[in-house]
Amino acid sequence: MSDAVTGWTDERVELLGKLWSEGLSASQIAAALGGGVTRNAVIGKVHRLGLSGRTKGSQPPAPRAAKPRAPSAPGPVQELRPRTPEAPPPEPASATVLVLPPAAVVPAAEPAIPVSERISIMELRETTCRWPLGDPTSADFGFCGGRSVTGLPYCEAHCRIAYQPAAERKRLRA
DNA sequence: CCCTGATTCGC
DNA sequence: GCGAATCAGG
Repeated sequence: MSDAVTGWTDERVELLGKLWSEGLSASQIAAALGGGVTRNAVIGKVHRLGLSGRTKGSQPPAPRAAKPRAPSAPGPVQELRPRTPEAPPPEPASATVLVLPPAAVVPAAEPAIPVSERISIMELRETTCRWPLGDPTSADFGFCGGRSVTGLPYCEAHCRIAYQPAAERKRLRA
C-alpha cells in the first residue's frame, strides 16, 4: 500500500496529465481525482509539472503585475476546513455506494427545498443539481436546481445523500 | 452570477 | 513541494 494518501502519487499525476491534456478543466480533474483535492491544487501541480502552457499557445500571456496578497496574518488562529472532522480520507468512489434518487422514500436529512426554487427539466444545466423533488406525475415535480458540485450531478447537500460510505449506509439501513 | 487558469507565498 | 488565497479575465 502506498504510504501517502496525501500528495501526488504517480498514478494521480498520470491521470492529471491525461485529463489535462484532454482539455478537462482543473475543477473537473479535481472532482475526477476523488474530490480530495481542489482545483487550486490541480492547477498548482499542473504548473509545477510544467505543462501549464496549452499546445495552441502562440503568445506568452501578458506578464501580470505581482500583487501584494495576504498582508500577513496577525492571528495565531488556525483556520479549520469546512470539512467534517470525520472526513472520509482515502476511500473515493470504490468504497462509496451510490444511492439513486428516491423513487419514493428519502433517507433523511433532506434539506428543505422551497417548491418555488425547483426548476424544470428544461432548465437543467451542467451545473444545476439534478436531484428530483416531488411526484414526477404531479405538476409540482421539479429538480433541486441548486449549484451542483462541479463534475457531479448534485449539489453538495444532495451529494451527501447520494454518495454515502458503505458503512454509514449500512448503519442507516437499520 | 457562473466559470476559467495564473500567480504568489506561507507552510 | 504543496495548495489556499488571490487576481484577472470570459
